Amino acid sequence: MYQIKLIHDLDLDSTLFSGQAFRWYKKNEWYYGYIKNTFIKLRKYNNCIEYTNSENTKFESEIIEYFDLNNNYYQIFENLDDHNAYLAYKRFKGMKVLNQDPWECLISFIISAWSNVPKISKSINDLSLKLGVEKKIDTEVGHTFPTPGILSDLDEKSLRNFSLGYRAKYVLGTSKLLNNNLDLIYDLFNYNYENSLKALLKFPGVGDKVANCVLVYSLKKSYAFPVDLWVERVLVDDYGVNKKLSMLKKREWAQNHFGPYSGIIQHFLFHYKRQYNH
DNA sequence: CCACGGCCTGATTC
DNA sequence: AGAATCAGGCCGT
Repeated sequence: MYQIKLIHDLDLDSTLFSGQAFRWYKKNEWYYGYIKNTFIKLRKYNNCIEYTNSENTKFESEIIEYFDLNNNYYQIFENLDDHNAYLAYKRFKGMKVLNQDPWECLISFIISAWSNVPKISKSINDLSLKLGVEKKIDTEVGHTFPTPGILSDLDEKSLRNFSLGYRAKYVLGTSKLLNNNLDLIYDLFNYNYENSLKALLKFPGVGDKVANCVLVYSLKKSYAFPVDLWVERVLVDDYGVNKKLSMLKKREWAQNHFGPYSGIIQHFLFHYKRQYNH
């Protein structure tokens, strides 16, 4: 068991169960999930994260990166001068925007299109269970997310067995593009926002919303701003944005309004709206 | 560029 | 009951 001392607030519940990641679960006070291909178990204890993982390795820098622990969110919202956003921040203080693995993140959000969280989780977990590599922490068994090679060996019909519906061919198409060529997305770490957005839009099943999710939740593009149904409601209801504007225009309005940390602010607004404004 | 209809599926609603 | 409705959108026309 290892420990990491926390320098900023961290709230694991809102971070892991706010719809940005789909595979974490909680059992007897411990949270289980994956960082890249490592199965990991952790909890907050005093002012530390206590963790262990399937490889029995020290994993500190990976956890700090994954949970965005060095980023000072207070500063972001303090400098914003936006009452509504500040309320959302205060309500979910300690929520973090994760830095997930781009490959799993891309497939997850392709699957998320016009769906809901339980169904998305089920598909991704089923894919992993059937096609991933088994990992263990003590007696707890997990499975890594399948590689592009594994997924592209399937056909559309067998992918549909994972409740993917019409998204099956998008998952297959994207997997094929990335098979033996994962750099197509990992290289985007080095691209700017506009260029990585353009690159992501070339994958089947990826439109403006999904691409912006992948950019903010895995590729460290904090300017990205996914506009989904909930965020659209935020913009229209709470910021007076014209409902008739296209999604693209709404996104651009928001990025112009919220600035370089639009993506992080978006996640708080999204979660806040979902919790309180059904 | 923008508007519109179709689309898998499982849970919920009436 | 069994049919409508709804849910983190994308794609083709």
